Amino acid sequence: MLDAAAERLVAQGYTATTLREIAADIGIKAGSIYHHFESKEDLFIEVFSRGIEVMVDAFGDVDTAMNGCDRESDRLEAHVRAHLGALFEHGSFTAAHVTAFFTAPEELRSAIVPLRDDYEHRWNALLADVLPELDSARLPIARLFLFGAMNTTIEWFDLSGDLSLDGLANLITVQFLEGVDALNLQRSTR
Amino acid sequence: MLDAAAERLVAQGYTATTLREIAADIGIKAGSIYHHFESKEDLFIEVFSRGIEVMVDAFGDVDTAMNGCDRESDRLEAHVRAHLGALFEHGSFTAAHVTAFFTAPEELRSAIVPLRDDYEHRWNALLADVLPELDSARLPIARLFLFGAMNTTIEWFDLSGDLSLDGLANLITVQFLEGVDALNLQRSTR
DNA sequence: GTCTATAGGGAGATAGAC
DNA sequence: GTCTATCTCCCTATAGAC
Repeated sequence: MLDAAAERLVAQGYTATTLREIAADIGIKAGSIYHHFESKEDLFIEVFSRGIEVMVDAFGDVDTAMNGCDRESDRLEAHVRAHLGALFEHGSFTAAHVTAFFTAPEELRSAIVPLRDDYEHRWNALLADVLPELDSARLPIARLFLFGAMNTTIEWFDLSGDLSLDGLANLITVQFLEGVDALNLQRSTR
Repeated sequence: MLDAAAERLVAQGYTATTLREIAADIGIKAGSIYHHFESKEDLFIEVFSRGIEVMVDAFGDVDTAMNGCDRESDRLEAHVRAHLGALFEHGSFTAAHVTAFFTAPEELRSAIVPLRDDYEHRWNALLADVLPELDSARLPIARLFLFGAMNTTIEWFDLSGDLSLDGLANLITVQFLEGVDALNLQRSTR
């Protein structure tokens, strides 16, 4: 049911997604949803929360796996790869979060914002490590650029195309760190 | 009326925006809208079209003004500035387009796609000029990165903050061309 | 845990007066 | 060009049977 809700969110946004559709997708009737959730808002709070959870878990896994890594650019790339993995490889929760969060009503959003903030702080800390020379005032801007690059891939990246997720993660990382020249030099600039 | 519709689109997305609200915003009743447009879809087709028009016009103006410019990075930065100007300084049409286009029904979107394609082609041509060394297969990806950086600013950039639109355009351009190092070296790396 | 039935509200759209 | 009144449809949510 949560999966169906997430997929509808990605395709249609919050308001256009109806409980009838979600119910039909999983073969029940709309009224039955209220046995599991108190309201539409309640259901989607759960969906958006899981979207963050998937990202945070992926982030944590990389932190563990990359514990002894001394090359900061590799750590960054692994985290970029994990974020993209959350977007494309772990169901629709994160994709739903990234695409539909701003289409949800304000009350719902404010319930989710603390979780979003937590994830953003992790990235700020990571970037401060990876880029110690970066002015701390510029750090959130750098993060926003990187988030923009990662999250907009959902509008154009095709998992079944020539470019793999690993390749995309490398592309985004080197583009972020070294600029457009890096787009011609995949893997060779590290 | 179109302005009111655009502002509602930015704030709420397509489905959540009602004709009653738009009518109330400009002091008329919902039924009166149908004297000007045949349907809700019709009205928003006009709004989304103007969003593109504003961008295309801004792009054309820069082409004219930068005609004799021999520094390609300056040309690029001027176009980035123009795109940001369309987003933040010329009403809500472009902002509405960028934020709400994907919340609109498929039929409406397909009517607008040709206009979007036209604008994208102009940028592809520009980037091919500015970055002649860039593999042509990578060119659309470079454009998508740049669009991602420009368009996501709408979620965080504040016109009344410390950073000006000129500064933001410079930041985005050098970040795009030279990577994150450029974030510490505004204006000095050109 | 799911069903049917339905309440209550609000949406887009239309007709005809002014 | 705008109004009022209204139609039809579909939404969220509830109540009670199974």
